Amino acid sequence: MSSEDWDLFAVVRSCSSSASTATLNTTSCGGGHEDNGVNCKQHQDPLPPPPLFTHIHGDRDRDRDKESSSSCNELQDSCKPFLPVTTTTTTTTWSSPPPPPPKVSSAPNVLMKQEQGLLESQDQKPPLGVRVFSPPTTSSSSSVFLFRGQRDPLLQPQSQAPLRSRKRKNQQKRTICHVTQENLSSDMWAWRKYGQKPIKGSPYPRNYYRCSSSKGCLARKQVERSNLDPNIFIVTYTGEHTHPRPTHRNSLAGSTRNKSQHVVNPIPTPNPSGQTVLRSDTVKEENHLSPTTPLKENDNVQGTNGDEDIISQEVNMEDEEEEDEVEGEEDDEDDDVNDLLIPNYAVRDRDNFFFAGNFPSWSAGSAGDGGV
DNA sequence: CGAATTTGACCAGCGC
DNA sequence: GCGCTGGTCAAATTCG
Repeated sequence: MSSEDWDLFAVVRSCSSSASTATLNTTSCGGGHEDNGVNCKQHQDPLPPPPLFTHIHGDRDRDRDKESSSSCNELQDSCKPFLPVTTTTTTTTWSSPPPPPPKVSSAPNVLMKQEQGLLESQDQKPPLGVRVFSPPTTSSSSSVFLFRGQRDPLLQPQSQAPLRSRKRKNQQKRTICHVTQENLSSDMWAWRKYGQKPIKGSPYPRNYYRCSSSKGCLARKQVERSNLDPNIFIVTYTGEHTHPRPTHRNSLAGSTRNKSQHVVNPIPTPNPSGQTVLRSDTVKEENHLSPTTPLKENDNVQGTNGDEDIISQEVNMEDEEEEDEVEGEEDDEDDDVNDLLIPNYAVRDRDNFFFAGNFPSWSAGSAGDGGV
């Protein structure tokens, strides 16, 4: 499949994270809550403030929203600005205790919003290009999350335990970031794709990645395209990294295959530069569902402006412990951020590269059961 | 040849 | 209790 592109970028290999600049109000989401280099922002919904925050497709999304509401703090922590941002106005709203002073705010299109179901953000205006769904709100149960990376004792990697860890989303702590394509690859961690599944209610499949920086790392990442705004990707991080954050992009990070070579159907894809690039799908692709390609045809929604907006939300499910951790992470993150000195240009190149023709396609029904 | 990706199958959580 | 859906595994495939 052309997943290549998608994968590439999705894979997230984190590129850069770089970005150095942090954003003010933004929090960077880190994978696993450590920063992934993605700027997370609380999300702003372009739409009128729904009762819940972001609903991105699917029940689960709903859950997320709910979940997120509780975790403002973490959000803050988790999401720190990373991407190079230019200028922008960020609207940030904190539901709970106001987050620490924004670090830097230079993130241009990055908007942060904490997703809290309840919060505030009603005033917030959605970033351009970012749309939020307002799905039917269902209520879900609030759950308690296991915490970052925390896994069920029983659920250990197969190698260790027979049982797989399948904690439901609700139960795990998750950090959700909304990022633009460009920013997708901005995190330092190396991610390896291990699955893809079509998600009910969403035209786009969800890709599952696990941290490949370290073998036992429990950090996971899910990337899916927003149906509302194809330009926006919803990145959900779960689990914690069990290893130090790479100072530079992981060597593996750059190892993602570049599959863009076989192109079957070029699809115009806007690249970071704003240029439209033809995307190639790989030969295999029959499904070709790249982030750009919806499982269902619904693409009219072409993205918006391609602004690089990143919105992140951290969903936490509470717990002081978590908070504590978060704080710790924060420090970490800060450090990390500092550590991340990757030149923006580097990132940009990469991004361009990725987006420019390598957008992996999502295949529908791919992972697993054929999908749902 | 090693590593990453793809994708079908398995299985657990969740809602009804 | 059942069915649906999502998350993960792992074999096969692809690529560098």
